[in-house]
Amino acid sequence: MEVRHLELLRDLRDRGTLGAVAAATYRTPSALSQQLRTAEKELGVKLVEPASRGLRLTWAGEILADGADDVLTALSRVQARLDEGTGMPAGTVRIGTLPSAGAALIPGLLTRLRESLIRIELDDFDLAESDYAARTADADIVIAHSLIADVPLGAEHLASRVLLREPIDVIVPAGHRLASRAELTPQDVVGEPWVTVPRGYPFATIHERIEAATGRPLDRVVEVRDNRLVESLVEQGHGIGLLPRYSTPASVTYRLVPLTGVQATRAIVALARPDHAARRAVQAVVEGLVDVGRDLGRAPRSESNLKASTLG
Amino acid sequence: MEVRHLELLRDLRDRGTLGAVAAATYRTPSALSQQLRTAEKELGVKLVEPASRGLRLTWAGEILADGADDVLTALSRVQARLDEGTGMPAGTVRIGTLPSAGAALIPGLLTRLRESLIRIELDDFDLAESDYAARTADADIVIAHSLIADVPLGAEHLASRVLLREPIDVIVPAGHRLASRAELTPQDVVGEPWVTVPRGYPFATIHERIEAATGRPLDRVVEVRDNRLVESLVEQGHGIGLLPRYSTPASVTYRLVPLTGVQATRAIVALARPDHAARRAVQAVVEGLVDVGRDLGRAPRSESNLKASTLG
DNA sequence: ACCTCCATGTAGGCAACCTACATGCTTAAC
DNA sequence: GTTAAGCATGTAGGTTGCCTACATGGAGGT
Repeated sequence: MEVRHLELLRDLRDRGTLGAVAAATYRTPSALSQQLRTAEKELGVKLVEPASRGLRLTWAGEILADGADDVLTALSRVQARLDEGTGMPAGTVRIGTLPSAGAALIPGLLTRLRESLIRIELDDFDLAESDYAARTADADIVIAHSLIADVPLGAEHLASRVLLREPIDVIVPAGHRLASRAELTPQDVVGEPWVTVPRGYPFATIHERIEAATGRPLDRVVEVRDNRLVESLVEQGHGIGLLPRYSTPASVTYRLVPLTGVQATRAIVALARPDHAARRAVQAVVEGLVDVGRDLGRAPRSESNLKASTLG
Repeated sequence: MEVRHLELLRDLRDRGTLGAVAAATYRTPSALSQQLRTAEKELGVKLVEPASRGLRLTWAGEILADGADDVLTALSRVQARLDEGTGMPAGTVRIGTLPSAGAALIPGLLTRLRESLIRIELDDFDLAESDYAARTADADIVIAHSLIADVPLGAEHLASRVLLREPIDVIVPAGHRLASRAELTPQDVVGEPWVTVPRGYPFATIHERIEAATGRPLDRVVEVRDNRLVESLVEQGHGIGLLPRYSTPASVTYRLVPLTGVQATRAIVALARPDHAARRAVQAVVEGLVDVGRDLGRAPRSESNLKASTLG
């Protein structure tokens, strides 16, 4: 039973095809195919079977793929204990993040890590909630979010840590009749024209909750994914929308008004594969993110912040 | 961080010298020395340092040796889960045992395993209590004993399972004046000539307890290790001795009389390294041993057993 | 019917691990 | 003080085994 084989099975489970694994590990599919066959010969069990165009793991392959998590985590823990003896945590940590949360968290993180030996590699992507988990194959830490629970869909087997619970506010243009309200109910907003996101995307759940609470469909003027796009569309008077409170820059051209009556918060969560999570540098970065998140939650932007950020 | 290197460090910790590890793994010391150097280069830490004639692990080496236990145990667990899918536990299980307990337990074990696919390889050795633990490097299961606690000295990091609590009786010749007694106290026996074991050996603890309870030294006629030798010396009238109840064959030429007033039992324990203990076949064998031990403790030999065994 | 994607097979290069043998150091024995 | 034994280390060379390059064949999608 060799670790190389376990790792291969796990990667195959996570990435789906030999080609994808080959690309990720800088090898050719041929090499992996040969490894699979030697593993099968050594263990005396079939590990994969053809399935349409590609491969599927057999029950034995699944067992080994699951086992890989345990073994590689144990290995990472040893490395972590070793690193504790040699000094400060060091190395490169790859972070993948949803853009809005990244904008809110990453600058503060880099400030906190300035004195450390840790280097950050950043990637960002805007995905459906359930697709973030898969990115832990490529990144050490994935900053994801969940509209429903504290752990995103598909992240059940990953190490996860809540960084921040962020209210989702209603964004209205500065001069709008609702702009002066302290808070808004679904009844207040259901009749307005809406700038929404496509189904499955971040805040679609809340759009649905508003519709469920009022029994009326929203008037969807346009569907976009990018939060900055929502901002400018709302600014220009094309409708109202939903945006996360802490990761939306303050502005004089629109206002964020809290939404009550439906559950409208998201959990910003750091996800990591257990073996990555065991690395000392990764743990340090997660702690840094937790710190930044705590500060954001404690000191939401005030009016003075607003002036500073729009004028400065 | 490669498993091969972790394993090497662990073996080196357990066996002491490169030569011993080389012999156990069918390689040359040179190969191991090279492996050590590549591991050090790869990790950037010194793992061993010269110490008199041989080597000593550095703190980093100790960390890796400990880590090897975790990683190899995780690997064995994967193998065990895989085996559960393929059928009955199978393979060779190496048992090392102290002779007396082996005599009592192994025959019953082999009977129980007759229908299984498990093959047993047997080794036996008579050691001081604290030396049994080290034998788990060579055997999957070591049957050891402890006069003091339920886990033998030096076996703290091993998987252990109590098989049997066995009274240590006083053996007296058939015609002896104490032979008809139902039980004996330290006062009863302290004045007799004794066939004892050397210091550090199995029952020396009990000899010391008798001396402590009475305040008088024992009259040690002769010191021997082997229980069969004790038997025949007592038989021939050279003194009385101590022998374990279940592993001493019944006979008409001597009698075993319970000793009271001092703690006089030993725990027969199965020891295994965690990674070996995770193997399915090893677990099956341990369960078999527990069964045999339970039966022995439940049905100690009666008079009819005695006749059968001496006559049959 | 064509093209694409995926896995598999073969031949050969290259790196890594091991053996054989020689050397140097340390401790114990004579 | 010299010798011998035990242990680790270094060098050279052979073998194994992992990977790449390239070719083949099957399964879907257009």
